[in-house]
Amino acid sequence: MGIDERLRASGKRMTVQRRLVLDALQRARHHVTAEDVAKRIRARHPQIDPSTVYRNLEALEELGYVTHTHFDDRITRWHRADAQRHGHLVCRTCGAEQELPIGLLEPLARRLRDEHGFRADLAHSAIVGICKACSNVSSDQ
Amino acid sequence: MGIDERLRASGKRMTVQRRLVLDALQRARHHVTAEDVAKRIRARHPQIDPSTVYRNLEALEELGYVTHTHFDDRITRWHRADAQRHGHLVCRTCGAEQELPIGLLEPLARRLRDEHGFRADLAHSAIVGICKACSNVSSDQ
DNA sequence: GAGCTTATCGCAAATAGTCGCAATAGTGAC
DNA sequence: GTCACTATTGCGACTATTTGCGATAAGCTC
Repeated sequence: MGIDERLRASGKRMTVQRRLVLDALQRARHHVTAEDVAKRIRARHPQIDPSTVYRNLEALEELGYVTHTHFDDRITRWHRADAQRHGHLVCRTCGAEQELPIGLLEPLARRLRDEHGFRADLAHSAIVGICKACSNVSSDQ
Repeated sequence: MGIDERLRASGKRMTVQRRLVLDALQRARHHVTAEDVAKRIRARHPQIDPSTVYRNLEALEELGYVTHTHFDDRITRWHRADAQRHGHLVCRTCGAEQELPIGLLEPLARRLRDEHGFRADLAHSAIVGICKACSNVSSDQ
């Protein structure tokens, strides 16, 4: 079942705008901000409003086609959901980002499930802290 | 050493505005938004600009007097730093928030430090997922 | 293909927060 | 107490995102 049918099956519709958002995400290698997507689309189709892009990202997320993750300081980044699920580390000093195998986060997820009945999505927010490089700099002096 | 001296020692100054922000946080039991703080202060001192409140929260954080944490709604919440450090769970379905002993997060923090040299601040972002109650509801039907 | 329902759109306004700037006011030195 | 230095303030403009609303157009039925 293609995306068109899946959209319709859930009462949604396939619009030009929706397809453009999807295409932009297909083309983007990594995580992109909603603004990036909007800018890219509006370069060719200036009549498409940014709010439409935001709403479509959300709609496609509901269908499981894309996901978003929160990086430090309220920037949301989007990517296709079929990409390997993974966590993120982000350094609060230099801003460097690093991906993290989801398996590393599993033990905590399991404990939250067992002890609190909470099904955690540990890939949803980046883990912030100080990266190795910045740590070394500050302990040098 | 009191906060006044500590401020001055780091080249900062104690202003009326700064003290009001600090007082508001002392009085607030739990996490409050910057907007809450601003509103509370502006009720009595309308001449104090919200941007001043934001800047003071940041300044006080630099000194280690307050911290902020990100919940799932892109609203930043603040609290005194001397309060027991703790993690947060937030349910993406019902929005319920739950505090978490920091010890539960320690094993992951240690692993990130040992394997990646990354000093993670796991209390900085809430962990989002589905809480026990909402989990039960959706598996009942 | 025409008609109907209602999801989706573009627009304008609101929200949460940030930034540059000129004016003001803490703070240390005398 | 006065002076100089510069951190901090209030203001206004701006960014990123969300929301309400009336207009438009998917996609079903006939």
